[in-house]
Amino acid sequence: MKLKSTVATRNTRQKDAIRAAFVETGRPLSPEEVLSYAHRTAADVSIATVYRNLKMLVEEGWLIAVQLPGEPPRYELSGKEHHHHFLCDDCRKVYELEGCVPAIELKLPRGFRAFSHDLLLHGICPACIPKHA
Amino acid sequence: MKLKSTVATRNTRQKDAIRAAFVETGRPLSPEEVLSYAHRTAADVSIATVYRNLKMLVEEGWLIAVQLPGEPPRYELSGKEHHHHFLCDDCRKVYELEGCVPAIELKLPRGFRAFSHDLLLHGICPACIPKHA
DNA sequence: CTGCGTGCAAATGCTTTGCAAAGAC
DNA sequence: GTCTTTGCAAAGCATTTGCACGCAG
Repeated sequence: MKLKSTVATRNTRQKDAIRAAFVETGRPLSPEEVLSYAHRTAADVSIATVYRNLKMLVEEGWLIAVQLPGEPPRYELSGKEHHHHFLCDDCRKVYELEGCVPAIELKLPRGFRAFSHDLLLHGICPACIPKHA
Repeated sequence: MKLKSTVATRNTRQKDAIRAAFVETGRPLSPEEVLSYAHRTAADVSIATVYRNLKMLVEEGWLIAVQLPGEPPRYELSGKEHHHHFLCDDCRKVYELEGCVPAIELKLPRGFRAFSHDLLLHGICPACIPKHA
């Protein structure tokens, strides 16, 4: 019955750098974005390690995967309440938005039963608006 | 200046089978779904041909790509007005929904500018509800 | 020390592409 | 007959995994 009693997971320079990326940026990140941020503090992190750690952090409940239409997956800190996202069509950065539209139960044909929904807003983020002046 | 004056595209058994899949099912289809339907009338269609034709049909404006979070792309007949989709969490089929939620402009932080949105409802479709009784 | 975590490279799985042969017109 | 389209197999990409070594505890 091998209980993973104590440690089981070790702290490594790479793992710390990966966690720090989320804490410091405060927004959903793609694997490639995580790699870029992690490189700042741990120059030798490999993309394989990023993928492995993202998966582990999701399994242990520290992160959740954020799927967006036509985009590579992003990951964000878990534990937040229901919210949606904003994708900048220029720089491709994703931001979290508070709240949700009210009557989301739009005309559902008879016989269908909806349990949840995903909403994504597209546009330009503050950092990119100058480029489109 | 090679004008593609006349023909340029030829009608083939495979292409007809692919177009028929959309006309007959009336819902967004993934490449694999298209392949399955096409096999009914053209037993030897290859997946490469499906991908090539989907791309061509999008380029000539007959189809549009429908991207959904965490899902392979679907394709649907173009020319419809603004609408959203429903994904059955059981059979993975996608359906088109009419209309849109009204005040979609939820709390957007200052400095952001939104131009469009994507909405997907998740649930169970009529065909799958019996399985969940 | 022990063995988990890492980098590298090979292996996937989905989609695209090169090429010779089949087929549309 | 000419030139597009197809099927097959190889090539691409993003992501996952096997393996031997390095490092945390």
